[in-house]
Amino acid sequence: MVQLLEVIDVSAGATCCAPLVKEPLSQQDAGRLAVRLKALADPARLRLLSIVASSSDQEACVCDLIKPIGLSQPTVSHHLKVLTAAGFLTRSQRGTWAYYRLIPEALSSVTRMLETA
Amino acid sequence: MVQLLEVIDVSAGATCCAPLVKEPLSQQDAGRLAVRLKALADPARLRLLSIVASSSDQEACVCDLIKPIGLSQPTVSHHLKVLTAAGFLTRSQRGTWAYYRLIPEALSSVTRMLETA
DNA sequence: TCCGTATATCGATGAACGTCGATGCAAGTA
DNA sequence: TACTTGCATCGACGTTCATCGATATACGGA
Repeated sequence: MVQLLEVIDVSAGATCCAPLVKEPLSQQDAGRLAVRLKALADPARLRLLSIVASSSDQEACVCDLIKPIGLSQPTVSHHLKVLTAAGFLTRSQRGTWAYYRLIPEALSSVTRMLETA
Repeated sequence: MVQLLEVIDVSAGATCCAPLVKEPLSQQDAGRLAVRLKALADPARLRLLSIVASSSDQEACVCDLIKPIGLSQPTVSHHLKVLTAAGFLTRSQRGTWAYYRLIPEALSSVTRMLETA
């Protein structure tokens, strides 16, 4: 099984593949897509993504995320790491604070493969 | 944590929610979306979905799926059950065979919530 | 009615996951 | 330098998951 924190070749997501409903997915493509979906498939991570994306400047620091999420700081930190490793967020440190930002193309590169039309 | 085989209110998927990037997801909506994404977040299940969707008549029986997937029959059966419980497939029995078919709106109701635009 | 075939369910096993408290580490401040 | 604050990492714990072999069930044919 593919691990959640395994490093992902993010560029592969953008260039990859026909929609899943058009032709059978190769084992490799299925694995790559599954890793990214698995990173999304958690309520806390979906909410983190959502809060970051809808923040002003589409950016948020960890300190702003802990309270709304309602989980411990280490747990929030862990989820942010997963989302970053999967290519959905970028991290930038400014002073003591760490700011996370949504990578614009990240979500659509996933949805493109799930399109029905 | 929400379990993978918990029964899902499929109708909720169709009517639900603004895109995740527009406004913060409620805890409940995040949970519902996570369950469906979790059902998708497995290589074997993605390939099953893919094979079913790209079959003639967009339908396939279990016997046609076991060999291409390369897993045991009970495991394939399990994955099909998960996908069906999550509202992605329907099952219809004809004689000894069980045919699975993609529910047309199922995937797009998920992708709609992940849209960036 | 008995047999073979197709599929589902059961029970077990090992791996992965989400979560937390404790701790480490940097950067700013007095 | 010492203290504080923000965040990441570590180690542990209980839960969930993917997978399998064995078994149950249901159907069609001889």
